Amino acid sequence: MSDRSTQAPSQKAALEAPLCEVSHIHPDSVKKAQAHLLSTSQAQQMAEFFSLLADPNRLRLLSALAIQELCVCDLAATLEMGESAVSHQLRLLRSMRIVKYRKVGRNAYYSLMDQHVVSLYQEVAEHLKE
Amino acid sequence: MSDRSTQAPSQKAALEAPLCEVSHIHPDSVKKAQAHLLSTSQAQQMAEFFSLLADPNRLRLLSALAIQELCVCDLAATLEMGESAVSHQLRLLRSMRIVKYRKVGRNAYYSLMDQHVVSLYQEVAEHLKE
DNA sequence: GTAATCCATGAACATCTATTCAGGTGATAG
DNA sequence: CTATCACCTGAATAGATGTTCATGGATTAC
Repeated sequence: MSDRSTQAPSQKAALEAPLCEVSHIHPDSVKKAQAHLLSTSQAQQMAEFFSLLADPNRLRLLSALAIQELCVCDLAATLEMGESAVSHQLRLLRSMRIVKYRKVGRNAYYSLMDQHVVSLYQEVAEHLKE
Repeated sequence: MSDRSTQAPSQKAALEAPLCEVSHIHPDSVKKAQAHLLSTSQAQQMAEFFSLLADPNRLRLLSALAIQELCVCDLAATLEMGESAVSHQLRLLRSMRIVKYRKVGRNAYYSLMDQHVVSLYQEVAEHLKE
């Protein structure tokens, strides 16, 4: 029964309000929220960090490195994935200072930069048990 | 104490290695690492959780909700993004039990399920200050 | 009743991501 | 010296992700 005339959104209200010409918002709440809001750059930076932990294989890499130092081929054997894929992921983790490595002969032994990341994902592990 | 004797690869390794026919790995290290390794399902679950925190807009949504309860249109005005985009992101956060909402009239007021997530990203914020 | 508002949802689209493949570097063995 | 090994890197592919657009339901205002 709905025979509403599906009108196209014309430019009837687009006079001078670029973004905030919204309707029944609560200005006080918005203002208060904006005051405590994360800045764009900070949010971007944090999102990049969380992105590194947002991959199963990288998490398993970190869980292996949490126990002991390991070289690339051992990590590849442990996770049953290609050495190239492992190397790519370790490169990402290196760029965010999450892991470090030392070269011994032709092997590259990787280890965690600090235990901070481990305690972080252990918190999440507990949170997910609920 | 490093027992890294380069053992001669006899034919016994080819018996139980279906796809792990790799070269000079350190079997003791691999075995030890695999014992403490995150399971695939657990890693997958944790990765999904971190993925929700791996987006700038979602982090800003959470930082706004950390202060007070807010409806969708206020969140959209606060972050200066479309209501549809906000609704989509809130749906994701709901699916992981990070936020909850209650309906009052035609408004949907969202809030954090608990403060756990806030302390989590505050830890990361401190980590990134270094 | 009709019209407008708030929100949710699905599709389409552009963008980012992870693995594989191929080639390249440096160290070691013969 | 050449050959092999451990690892790195860049390109290319398939897959996942986030926003916009269009639509529909539910509630409120007129």
